[in-house]
Amino acid sequence: MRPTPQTEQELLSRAHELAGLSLGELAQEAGIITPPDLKRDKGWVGQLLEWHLGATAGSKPVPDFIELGIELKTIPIGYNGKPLETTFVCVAPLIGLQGLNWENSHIRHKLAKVLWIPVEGERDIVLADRRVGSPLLWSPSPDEEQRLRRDWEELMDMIVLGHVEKITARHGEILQLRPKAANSKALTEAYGADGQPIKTLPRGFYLKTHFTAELLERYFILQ
DNA sequence: CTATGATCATTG
DNA sequence: CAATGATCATAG
Repeated sequence: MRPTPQTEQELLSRAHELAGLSLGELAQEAGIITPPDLKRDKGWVGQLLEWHLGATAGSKPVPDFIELGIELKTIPIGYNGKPLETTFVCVAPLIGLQGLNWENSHIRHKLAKVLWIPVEGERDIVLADRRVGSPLLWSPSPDEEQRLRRDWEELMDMIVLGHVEKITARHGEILQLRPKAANSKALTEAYGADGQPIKTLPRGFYLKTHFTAELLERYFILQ
């Protein structure tokens, strides 16, 4: 991969240089073969951009740019300019929740500073021809953080009370809880309704598309 | 198994 | 046709 940027400015200017380029061009520069589609390579776009921007974390549970405290997220955009998919943030803790609060939560730290990179995502555009958009460095506004916190507390309350299996993707205004697993047979431990341990699907926190659409829109309005 | 990176594909 | 629930690849 390319060298790790040492400053926020350097990271941003490098991200701006990628705007307008196609994934095929970026893959060629990186010496990577572009897969026919993303069916078996769902994280390919994200990893390609990591390479070009010099992200360091790999699969470690830390921000992509440790020194800068910045998380990198690619986001697929449709013809209407809006996100085509929800955005996975992190896995939800289901046990050992004593002392856990919003302030010290994994998700708050993950979302503290995010470099969003929109990428054309319509499936009828050949993967190699999809273009990268302009980057957006975002931190939650006070209002956004409050909404995130409200949703997080509602969801975590249900988990603590042993109601994790009653939670659907409809809970939460901007944050949702959904399965995050290899398949439906991968189980992890959680609290049951009687406080007894149960086995259930691992869950992840995802940002709903209407929220990420707001972010991008707010940014473009400011341009 | 959990963490990283997410999108797929069925359904309402 | 958007959204929910399910799934894919890889590293450790």
